[in-house]
Amino acid sequence: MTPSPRIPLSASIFARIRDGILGGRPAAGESLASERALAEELGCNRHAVREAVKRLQQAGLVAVSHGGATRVLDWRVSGGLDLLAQLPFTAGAAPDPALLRSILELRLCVGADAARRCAERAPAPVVDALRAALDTQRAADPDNAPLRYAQLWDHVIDGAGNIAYRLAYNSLLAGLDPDDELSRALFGAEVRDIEAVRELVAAIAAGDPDRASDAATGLLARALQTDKEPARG
Amino acid sequence: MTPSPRIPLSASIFARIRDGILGGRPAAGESLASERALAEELGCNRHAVREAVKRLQQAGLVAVSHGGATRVLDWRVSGGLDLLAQLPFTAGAAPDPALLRSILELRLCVGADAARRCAERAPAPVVDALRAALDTQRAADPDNAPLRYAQLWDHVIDGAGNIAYRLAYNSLLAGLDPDDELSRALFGAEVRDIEAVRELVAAIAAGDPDRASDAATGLLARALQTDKEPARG
DNA sequence: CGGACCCAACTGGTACAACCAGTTGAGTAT
DNA sequence: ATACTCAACTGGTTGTACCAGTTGGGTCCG
Repeated sequence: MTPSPRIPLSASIFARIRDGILGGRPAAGESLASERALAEELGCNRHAVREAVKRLQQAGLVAVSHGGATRVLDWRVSGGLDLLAQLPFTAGAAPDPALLRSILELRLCVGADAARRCAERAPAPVVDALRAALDTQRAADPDNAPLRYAQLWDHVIDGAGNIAYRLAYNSLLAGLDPDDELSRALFGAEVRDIEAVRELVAAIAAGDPDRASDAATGLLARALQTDKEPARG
Repeated sequence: MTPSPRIPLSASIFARIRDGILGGRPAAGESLASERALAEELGCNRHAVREAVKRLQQAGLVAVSHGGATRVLDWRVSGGLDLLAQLPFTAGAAPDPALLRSILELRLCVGADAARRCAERAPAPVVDALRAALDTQRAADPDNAPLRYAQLWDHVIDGAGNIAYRLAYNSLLAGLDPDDELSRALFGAEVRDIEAVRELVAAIAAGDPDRASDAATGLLARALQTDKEPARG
């Protein structure tokens, strides 16, 4: 009955090595321990280590070479945006302010431009979906508000007609839990400001890119201000 | 599988299944063939398939569940920006115009904002590095110009002091070969326009965010125009 | 007949053992 | 001092067996 809470062994190995690398334990340029050594050290089979290393490789954290040692790469150079969700962030402990600001700035940058592009093209189905989402958000109880707000942005991203924006948006959201306390603190203001959301939708429906961009910027910039002044009365 | 000399077997399996999924062969929601079936079908060992599936899982293309079948996900929903480099693009054949435009638009969006942020903070070492890169670019022979131009942008991204921008930039570049014919056609104009680059560097050095953003936009928008009018005499 | 239960046949997850195939570096022969 | 050789690494691949969940059909009971 209970949905399997069991995480695969290779996943925990991946997480362990990843955290070490992100923490600089095997520094960039150094060599990762051999698969056999890691397997023995962790008391598991080599295949589990291999699967984990394959994921590390894909994430751009290490470079493997047949016959030679697998070297640790500088993740700031070779890592992709998907690493954002991997960076120490989820645990309530110590959300790095610089990292948080980085994420929020990118969200602002991409979100505002997505709103602009969405207003430029403004496909009718998306406009309809936005209006519907807006109506449901206004009528919704506060508990579901974040979810509906997220769905609204989903439509904006789709309306931009840009697959790269969509994927970047996915990467940004991958590390965020909507029900997280931090998320509520950061995005609560924009979730509740229905009038600002209404202005965004209206701008997109009107096909006014500049207005849509401004509206989106106004909405998305709040989290950055919240970040600067976390608990101002 | 075909005896590929250099690339690991699991990599070719990964590529094969990935291409199938991106082509909709196992459509989203459907089940991927079992590991044992894939291993037999591809004439290889199950471990190789497992390593490939692990990568597919990390890329957000499939969801594996112990005991159940691994389901194919909608990559537009669950895929990260790293998928951009995986999308059928590198091969000279048929660079999807919409995909190309998506990439160039995101590059423009992030690049312009990175230039803005870089001008806002304008750390002295980065400004020095930018000036040095500019000088070397002016003196460089045309063959090395693209490389030096890319390094210049590297410094701009670093100067923005935003790790998310850096990772997004990495993801964008992952699928692009600087020496590719397509890249030359797209970016040749901005690489050669040293005066525009000079203006960008000057704006950043002056700590003028709006000016830097405008300069970056002017530079990066050219590829989009090139895209629209591929071969205008 | 309808529902709860059980079990066989899947699925992925892990393990051990062995071997192939490149790389590396110490040691040797020149 | 240089060039070559080769043993001892490294990752890459294979095979098999078993564990651990999920699923669906069949059975048994109400």
